[in-house]
Amino acid sequence: MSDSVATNTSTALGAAPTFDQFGLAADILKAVRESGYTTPTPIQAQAIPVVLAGRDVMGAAQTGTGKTASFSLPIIQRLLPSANTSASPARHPVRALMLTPTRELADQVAANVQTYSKHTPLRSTVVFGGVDMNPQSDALRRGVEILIATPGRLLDHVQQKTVNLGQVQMLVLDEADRMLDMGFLPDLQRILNLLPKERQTLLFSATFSPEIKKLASTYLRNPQTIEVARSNSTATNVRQIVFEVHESDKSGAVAQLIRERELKQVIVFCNSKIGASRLARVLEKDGIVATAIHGDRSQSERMQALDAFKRGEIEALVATDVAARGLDIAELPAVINFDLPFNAEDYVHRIGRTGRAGASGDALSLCSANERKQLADIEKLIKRPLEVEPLEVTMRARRDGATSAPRRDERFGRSERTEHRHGSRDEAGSRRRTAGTHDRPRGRQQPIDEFFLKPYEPSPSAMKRQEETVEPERKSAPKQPLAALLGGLGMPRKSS
DNA sequence: AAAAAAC
Repeated sequence: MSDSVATNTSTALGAAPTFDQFGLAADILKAVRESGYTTPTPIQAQAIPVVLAGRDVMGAAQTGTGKTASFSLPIIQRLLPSANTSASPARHPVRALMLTPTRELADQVAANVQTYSKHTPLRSTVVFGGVDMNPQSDALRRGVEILIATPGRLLDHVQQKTVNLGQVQMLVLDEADRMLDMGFLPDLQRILNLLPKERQTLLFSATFSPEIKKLASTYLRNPQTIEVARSNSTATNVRQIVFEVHESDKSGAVAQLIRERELKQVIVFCNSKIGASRLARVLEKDGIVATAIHGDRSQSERMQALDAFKRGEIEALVATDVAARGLDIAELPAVINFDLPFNAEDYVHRIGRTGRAGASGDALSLCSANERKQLADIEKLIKRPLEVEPLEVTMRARRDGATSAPRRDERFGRSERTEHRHGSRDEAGSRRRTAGTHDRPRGRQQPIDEFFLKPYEPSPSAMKRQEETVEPERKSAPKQPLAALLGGLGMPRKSS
């Protein structure tokens, strides 16, 4: 409770802060107003004064808390006094650098910065991989004060000498934990070594792991810690339900949930790229407009998918964890976990796509017998048990192949449910609009509970079947020189 | 185990 400012505007509910209290320039406030924001979020209320004061920040905030504005607005403010209207590129050196782990996130942060700075003379641009370098190089050569980037492409530009980082006064590391997870540490170190030592550094991370603390102690100076929602907790306005389903029923379950709950727009998370593509195809066949977004799709496909989803042209965006963090899609009513993530933290990030900015949302997760470990990990992380209920999948998902763990659970009794899966293709197709919408299976007890209680153990016949049917995995050549990557890990190079 | 990110 650091409320030295708002004493005379306080109400019964306490201070009702406004953006006016921060002393931001009129041109910035105008842009904020035009964006429709009137009241700062908690992270904004805390971070903006600290950033304006020039201090380093170690911020823990869930996405959807208004984090981007919490650093963008004060950075724009601090750059403003020396903003230059000259056309000369030399008058527009990069003075603020913002790094993000994924291309989509970079693009989104850049859009925010663009919005908030539109009435100022400040220029900004974004660079990330997967797209032509030339337009980026042109923009950099024309000069920008604010640069948003993913690390790899930024280093590429550094090498091409299309950008100079020697005058950066402010650095933002957004989703820093994610960047470390993704092996960006060596790249980050290279970039940090190019920056002036005299600078302001803002580090945002979902968690303060030992690795993050080490990064902070190496590169931040006397940072102010700002924590809004306890990390690893989940928003209370997100209703979380776990549905027990057989692995092979998952596609049908997704389609059924979308239909039954009349979900207009939903992100469905899968653990694998192949699984995401397959599920998107299956949903399409079931008449749900779906598109997959993952790292094996081209950048233009990724951007098109996201744009179409934002425009409301797509009902189901089937995604890998490329979309788990940071993406801000307005008023998403629900997310579905087709697979439970291997990493419990990713669960928190995934469900953070719904229930944003105070709206309520549903996080619906499918859990098969072989995912109990992940479920337990998640409950441990969020420190509470999740509501688990059986889901009878009445929709016949056609030729359900959309699973990363094929047929591992065939042994579980499904005799009384197989009838749903034996209809002919046409029959299933003709009833798919209505199937699952009126028979409510909720009350009926299924023997499905049973397999959650027993440790998973494939039957000998299932094992045999798998050996026979599963193709030996093809090992692809390593995509990057691992030794080079390992060289930089864990040991920050001494720079001073 | 899987995903992401520079060419």
